[in-house]
Amino acid sequence: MSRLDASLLADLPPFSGMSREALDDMLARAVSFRSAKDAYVFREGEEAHSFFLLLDGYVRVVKVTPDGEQVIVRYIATGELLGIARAIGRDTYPANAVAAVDCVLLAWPSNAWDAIVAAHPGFATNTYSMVGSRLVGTQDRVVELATERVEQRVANAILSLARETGRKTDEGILIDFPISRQDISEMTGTTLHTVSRLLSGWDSKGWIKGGRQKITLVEGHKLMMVASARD
Amino acid sequence: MSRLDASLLADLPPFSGMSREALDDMLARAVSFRSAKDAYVFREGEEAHSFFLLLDGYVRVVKVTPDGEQVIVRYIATGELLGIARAIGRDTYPANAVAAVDCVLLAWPSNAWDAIVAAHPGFATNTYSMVGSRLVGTQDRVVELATERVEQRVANAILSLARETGRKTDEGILIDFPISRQDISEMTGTTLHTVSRLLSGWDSKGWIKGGRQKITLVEGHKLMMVASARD
DNA sequence: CCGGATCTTTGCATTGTCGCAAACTGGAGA
DNA sequence: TCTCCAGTTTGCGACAATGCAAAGATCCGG
Repeated sequence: MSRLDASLLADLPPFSGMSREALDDMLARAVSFRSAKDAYVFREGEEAHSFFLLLDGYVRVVKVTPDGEQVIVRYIATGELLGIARAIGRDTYPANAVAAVDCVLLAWPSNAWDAIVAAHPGFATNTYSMVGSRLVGTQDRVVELATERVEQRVANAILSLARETGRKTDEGILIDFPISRQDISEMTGTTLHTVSRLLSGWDSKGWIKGGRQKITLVEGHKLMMVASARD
Repeated sequence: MSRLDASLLADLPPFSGMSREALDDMLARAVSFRSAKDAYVFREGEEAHSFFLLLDGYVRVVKVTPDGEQVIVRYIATGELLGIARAIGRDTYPANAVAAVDCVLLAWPSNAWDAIVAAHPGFATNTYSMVGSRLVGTQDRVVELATERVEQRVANAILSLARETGRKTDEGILIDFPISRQDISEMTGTTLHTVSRLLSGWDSKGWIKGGRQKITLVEGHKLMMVASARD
């Protein structure tokens, strides 16, 4: 296990407001490990032995339907918690978590949850706020899927990915991890074909710049027009 | 304010495992009130002054899109909590809550949340499990909207309503509150026309029995076939 | 540097679902 | 009891999005 310093955690939302000593205590209870691209961090239905902090990289949270279709529930970015099943009274993970790139994570045993919460109430509060935001965000996604057309949903997906994980380049805002047309379709409930048609359309208009598993947002406001167009 | 007895709460999930004294204390902090059918319990964006327990009736949680379309996020049944924004670190309600029938509720001031949680850790645990179930349930709904066809979604909606709020009659399982075709369409992301077509089809096959703001499930297993049909 | 696997693009036929319009119906209130 | 209105049903034309198929581009591993 590598040597980790509390300053790594200090600026991350889950630990905001916590003292240096508290961070040291949290770190002392954790184990760090790496996950190679495309490896599973955990699987749906598996006993929730641990919860995790993503120290570096991106993780995809994926559900699979009975007939094998995949749906991307969310992307976890660096600094976020994942797999906190025990915190919400579940003893199995409700979805699969797959490393989108090579990742570094911290793991705590789930059965330490109660002790950690007792020792660090601020951490508990932060975690429950995060669960709340995810609930509200997921509800917004239901509204989006229920009312918007594919074109708008795809535009929105790209805009949020760019906002949350975008890295500035000289061409525009590049989504920071490999993402295929198929991935976008699994986020928006459509097919890779439709996504490809939309993206190449926007590409030829110069609004985005596409590439193999790569999307750069060039004219964000144009996509925002698409996303909110009433028809 | 009417006289309320702790035994009213004892069997409800949010209070499971709590002592009689604890229930008395919870009750002492609460105010009960009535909400007429179609009245708002709270509105989206409003400051979350209170959180609620539904003592009797049904409440619809609804979001409205920028162009006025409604989406029913969930139904709250008797015995469930609602409006617990403060518990998840929000200070405004994220959606509207409308009484689907005449309702009786209990209200606690949101700023008492911390004290209540400190005094009754079991209540906190129960609440966070409930938030977790709602998150998981909402995620399942995203998967459903992203992968299933309208027919399957409508079948699923009726099956869950019957399961969660159904009342046995001699004709079958009757959904316990007035529910229109429009309501079903707002739950499933489609139009009232399509819902009407589907329901009258199933009605003529004898699988359900429709009526004005009324649906009775007659042959549940037939609808389950529809809900899971791969094509 | 060269396959071969993976990802992307594009054309065309098909269809599930919508949108609009109009008629129908049951129940609450006068 | 009658009337009116909200809710429901149904037909038909339109179209967004899919499904299928095949070609093209890009990258990785040997």
